[in-house]
Amino acid sequence: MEYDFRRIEKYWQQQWKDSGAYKVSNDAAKPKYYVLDMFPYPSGAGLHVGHPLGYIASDIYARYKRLKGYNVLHPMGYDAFGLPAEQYAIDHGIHPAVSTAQNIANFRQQLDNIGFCYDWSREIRTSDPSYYKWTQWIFLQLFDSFYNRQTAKAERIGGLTEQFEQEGNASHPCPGDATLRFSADEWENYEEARKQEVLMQYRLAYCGYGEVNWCEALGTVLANDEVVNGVSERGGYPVVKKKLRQWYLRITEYADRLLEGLERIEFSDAMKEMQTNWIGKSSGAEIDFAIVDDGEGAGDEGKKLRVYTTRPDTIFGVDFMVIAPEHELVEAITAEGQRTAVEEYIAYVKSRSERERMTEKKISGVFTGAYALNPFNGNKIPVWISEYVLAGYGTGAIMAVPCGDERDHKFARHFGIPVTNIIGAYYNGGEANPTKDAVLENSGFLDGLLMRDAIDEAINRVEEKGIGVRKVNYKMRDAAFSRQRYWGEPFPIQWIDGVAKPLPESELPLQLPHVDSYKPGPDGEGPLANIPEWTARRLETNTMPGYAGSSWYFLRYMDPHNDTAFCDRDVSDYWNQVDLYIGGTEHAVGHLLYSRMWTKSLYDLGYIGFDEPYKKLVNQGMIQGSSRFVYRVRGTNQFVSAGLKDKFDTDEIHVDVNIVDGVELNTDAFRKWRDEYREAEFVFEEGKYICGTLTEKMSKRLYNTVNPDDLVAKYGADTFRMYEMFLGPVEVSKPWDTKGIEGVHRFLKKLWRLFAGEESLPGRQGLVVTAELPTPAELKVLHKAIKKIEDDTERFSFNTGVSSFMIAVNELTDLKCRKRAILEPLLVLLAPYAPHVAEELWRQLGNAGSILDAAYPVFDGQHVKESAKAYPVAINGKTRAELTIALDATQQQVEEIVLADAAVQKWLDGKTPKKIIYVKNKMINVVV
RNA sequence: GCCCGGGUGGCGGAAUUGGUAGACGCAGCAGACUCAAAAUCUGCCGUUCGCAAGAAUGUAUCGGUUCGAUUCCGAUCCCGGGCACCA
Repeated sequence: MEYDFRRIEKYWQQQWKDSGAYKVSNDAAKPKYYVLDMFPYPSGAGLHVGHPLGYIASDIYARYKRLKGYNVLHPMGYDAFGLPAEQYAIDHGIHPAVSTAQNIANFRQQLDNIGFCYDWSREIRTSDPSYYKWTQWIFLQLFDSFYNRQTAKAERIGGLTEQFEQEGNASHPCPGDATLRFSADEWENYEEARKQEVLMQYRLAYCGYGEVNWCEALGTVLANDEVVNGVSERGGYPVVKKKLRQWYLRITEYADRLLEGLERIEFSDAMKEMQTNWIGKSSGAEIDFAIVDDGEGAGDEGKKLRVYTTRPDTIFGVDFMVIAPEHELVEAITAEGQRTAVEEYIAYVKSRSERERMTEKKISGVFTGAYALNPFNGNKIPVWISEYVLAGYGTGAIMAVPCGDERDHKFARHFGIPVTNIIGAYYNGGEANPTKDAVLENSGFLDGLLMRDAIDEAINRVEEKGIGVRKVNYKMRDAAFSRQRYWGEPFPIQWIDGVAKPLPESELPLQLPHVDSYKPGPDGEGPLANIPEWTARRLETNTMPGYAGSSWYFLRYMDPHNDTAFCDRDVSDYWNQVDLYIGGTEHAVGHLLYSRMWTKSLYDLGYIGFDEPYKKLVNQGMIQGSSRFVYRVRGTNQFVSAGLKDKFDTDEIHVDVNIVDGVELNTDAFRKWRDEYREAEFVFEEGKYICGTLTEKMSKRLYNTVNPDDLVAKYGADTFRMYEMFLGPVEVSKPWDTKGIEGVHRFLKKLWRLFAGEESLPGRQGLVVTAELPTPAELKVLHKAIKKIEDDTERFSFNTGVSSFMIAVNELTDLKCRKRAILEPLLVLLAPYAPHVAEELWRQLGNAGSILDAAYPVFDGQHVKESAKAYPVAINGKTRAELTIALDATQQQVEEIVLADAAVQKWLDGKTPKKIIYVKNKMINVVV
């Protein structure tokens, strides 16, 4: 009886399906555990070997937790709205719903091959009306809410209107417009439209205007991603900034709680740091600088330029000001003589994406001709415009202190602006020094103060003078929440007399209408603007962005078929937070922040009982492709091996990695790969054709994708699962390499032989497992395996976990161990990693039911502990001897044993040791 | 440019809290079994010197802390991810 993985895996996958083995109930006496994968976007390219990496890890952990006695929720679904399906529809005329359904069917088939323990009865798709009904519903709750800064939570907008009626907005400053102040009387006298306009400035989901990358030729808005060198990636058309009406989520109101919440969740430090940096909380001051009226710029009189700075202590070192090209004062303060230059510069900046503005090393800018006055010493400071100052952050204007800020310094150097030194020797004239440790010079009333102390003093003086305020700032901006696209959730919003009105709940879901053309609407509107029935009702023509559905999907899995609520409160109280969330770091600041915000809002409004969605996050690394190249001599049909390519004039051509063994090309397969290569000739080196290699993104286009289906067909799902884990730590990115899979496959065959016997021959039935009592040596192997594998599984070190299995099986093979008392517990350990073969052997051992319901073996350590260990002794880190010391020896006992040793005494030669270092039960060092 | 990771044999990686670097696997070499092949098993396998025992050297580069550094600190180089409309 040989290891027939094809029969075994087919049988068990069917068995699991038929018996509903992974169906999970919403209440159980057992403790709950929720393991979630970031759901995939079902792309047309299907699953490649990178996708299952995280899924296998979570599957192992989910099965492990189930073995440990938990009621485990482990669902899967699809993030089914997205741009690629829409682009595919534009190119091929196939409706996104159709292509998405096909892609999902394909994904499902591929996932099923690998033997995951998902509860598919809970599958969700964000593009299902029954799902997005609740995405729309939650949006309406956000629309109907504001963030009460006094209670620090979201509350109903109705409560706010009541406040306004009683006392105006005195105790609720407007988050959308800090300068907005009104009394109860004024509020009463506002027209309804004005009232709605004001309320819009408070809503958590609100409508406003924002700049987008606009491509006139394509008639669409483009992502930064799709803009390359100022032109569209598709077609190379010009792209400019354009202001469009947009929906936003007021996530900035949650900035502090998003920061504070990080302390209560288990994300990696790197992840927390990324989110912290993204939120970018800083404290400093806003300071007004008066613009000098020098008669050149018309009407500069009384104009003030407000800057935000975290370093008000450096105010005497301000040598120039920089304002963003989009700043509202640009027009007004520009001097006549500079107007042309300024206009040219602004036109130039308009053509550049934000990405380019940040990336470019080149320094650019233009002088406005205007001057500001330093409020403390009256110095005239030139005001410049430069793209390195972004309109969206702070006030869109900075005071530049070249001696203390590197970018300011480079700018000053580039444009020959003299640098004032206020930090003495800390500034060497060559580069800026952002220290806070210097004692200030040339700084008026701040002279002699340590910079870190001067910050507070400067702010106090600014406030006393009434020219500014202490201010906390966030880098994070409100989240743009609309797309001028078709394939997304429609907003349940109707525009009546210019006022956004929510649709009544009874009209949800507002279904995405069928369209015949996916072309954009007029004036930058989405395709929905082309539908007469839609615009006749004045329905919102934007749709929601990709992250709408993914912001709350973890809740829907708990109660996926509920038609009266997004999730029953009792059910979400039971499942509560996601205990373990697995996905890539690329979502560090997008999805993960939005979904944290939605959770907080739903919590504030009383719909759920917890305000952080994910208790623990594990980031899986990205599997990159390892591309292979062949080199064709230009204009011929001749291909030269990589080592010889420099001797010819060649073109580098991506070749399918699946017809290359390591780096050696299978030339027959290559001839069959493409018709055009049928007659290919090869120039070999040492009888082989060697390919060039490069690590790059795994993509169909680069022919470097490896399809899991092929590997599963050849080696089986269990081998594939274990191999993906064996590749390396789940968290680390690495290029895919199929080379080692044979080793893991051999391991499973060896394991099988442990049960079925060496002499396993076709036709021979049954296992050779005996009921004999185990020896201490055999128990030691088992105990070591239990300890190691449990540790490895708990800390997500699945690669060393697989190694531990290999070691155990090798040792048991050497011991010729056939004993049930050893092999059966080992099988239980294996069940999360290689579920099919574990179930099969479990059954053949005569057990009824699933191995997942078996008792998890206990590490009693007896046979491992008994043995004493030899510890090396080092003297002054040099000479070494081995001593045998019991594992549980105390420090004093260790010292006695060490000093009693003849070799040690000889080395010491009568000297008294200064100290005996005994570290971590491993190393003893005697220092003389 | 800014933020976050990473760099260990021919290759993937191990070393869990600063303690014998290279576990486990792949590839390679030698051998056993076989008419032969496959499968399986055994031994060797960082580099240099050495018949060997062994010695020196070695975790991207340079420097530091330490009795001791792959691990901690500083600088540099290279690679990957993110930077707000890809998901």
